Amino acid sequence: MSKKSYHHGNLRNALISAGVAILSSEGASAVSLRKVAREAGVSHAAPYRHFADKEALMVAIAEEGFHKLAQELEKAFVRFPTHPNDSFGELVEMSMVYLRFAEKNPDHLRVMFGGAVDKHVHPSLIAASEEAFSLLVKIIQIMQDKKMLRAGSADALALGLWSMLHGVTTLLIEDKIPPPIQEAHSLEEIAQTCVRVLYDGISS
Amino acid sequence: MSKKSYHHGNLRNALISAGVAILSSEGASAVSLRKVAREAGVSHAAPYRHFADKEALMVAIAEEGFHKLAQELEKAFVRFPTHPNDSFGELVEMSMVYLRFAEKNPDHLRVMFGGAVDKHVHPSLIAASEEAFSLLVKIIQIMQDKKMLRAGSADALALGLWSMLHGVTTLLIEDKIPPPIQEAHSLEEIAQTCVRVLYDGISS
DNA sequence: ACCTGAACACCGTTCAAGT
DNA sequence: ACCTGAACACCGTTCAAGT
Repeated sequence: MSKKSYHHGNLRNALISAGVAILSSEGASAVSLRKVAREAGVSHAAPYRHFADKEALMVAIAEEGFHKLAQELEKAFVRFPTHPNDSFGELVEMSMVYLRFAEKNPDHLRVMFGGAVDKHVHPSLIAASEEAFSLLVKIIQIMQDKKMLRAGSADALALGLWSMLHGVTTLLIEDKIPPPIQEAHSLEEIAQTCVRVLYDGISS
Repeated sequence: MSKKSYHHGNLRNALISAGVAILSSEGASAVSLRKVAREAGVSHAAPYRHFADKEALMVAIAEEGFHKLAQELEKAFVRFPTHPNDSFGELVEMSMVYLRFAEKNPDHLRVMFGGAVDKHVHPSLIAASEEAFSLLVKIIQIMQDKKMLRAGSADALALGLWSMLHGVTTLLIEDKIPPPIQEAHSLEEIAQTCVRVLYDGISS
């Protein structure tokens, strides 16, 4: 912890923070190893002491995002139940956590999900995303126990909820919610529409 | 149409094709304006006669993808009904079109949805994605007319279906379907699980 | 109109060399 | 062990110049 052990006590974290900062201010395409190094005050070759290549840095940034998302979900989870006897409202509550995270950090979400990274090379990334997913499973199980949701495989229900949530979130940040719906509704109304469909089902 | 009017009758299309080819063989990060130009046999500055910048080329590639997806959905649409008196089977049928497209062209799908492009600068991209979405709306309306699905806003049901479909597809190509589910199930089984949840709903 | 070649500022990555 | 500086091959973009 000398004032300057070369340059940092913890360069790795400094590089990740710099990356996240550039990501949210200038977008994913602006994140470069050289700029991140510059921001952290080291030479452009220094990051290679901590990351095998640029992809490894992006994976670390993605992991950071999953931890943050899991944290937000966790916060909502400990507040449960926010809407006693209103399981629909409860689901919307959780969904809004996801949607608000995406609204605030669209580029971070893109890195988290748009990676095209090999899971065998970066197993920790999968683990980070499971951290968030498992919270969805947990809350669904609790709601099933309280008869607030129908019985059935919690894994299946959670996959359905996560898919729907992730889908609508992606469409939102990429501006691909079709105009008839997009123009007439707020973020929360769109969430309600989607969750409502999932909640009620579509069979006749 | 002289054998060689400089180099091409239609350089623009040649550049898009080259881009799509590189995309599917080497991934999104390998697509560069210079390589695309090389592949098409022109100088690295020639593409700027047809595209304002690299983003414009990527948008054209994304549009191409939406048209191809819409075509596949259209083909499934004209075959309707494939499963008479089985609305669940019919929905899985449509879903598999989407999932198979993603399985065959994961990188193309990433470009289609991972863009971060301004819709005001590229309105045609939104139009292309609506082309695919409108087919989902159409088939839902028809199934509602035949009482194969419950009544309600077809736009809302279609948004729900598209979100779910898009979500599970993204999770699949990014290898982010949580392991307990991923390992035990085929592509079709995962589609069935998701559509089943959407079909039956999750309310108690 | 359409294309070229040189030029500029930027990258990712490697590697011998320094402390 | 950790970092630097030079070097290499590649980009995106611009622009005067050619046909």
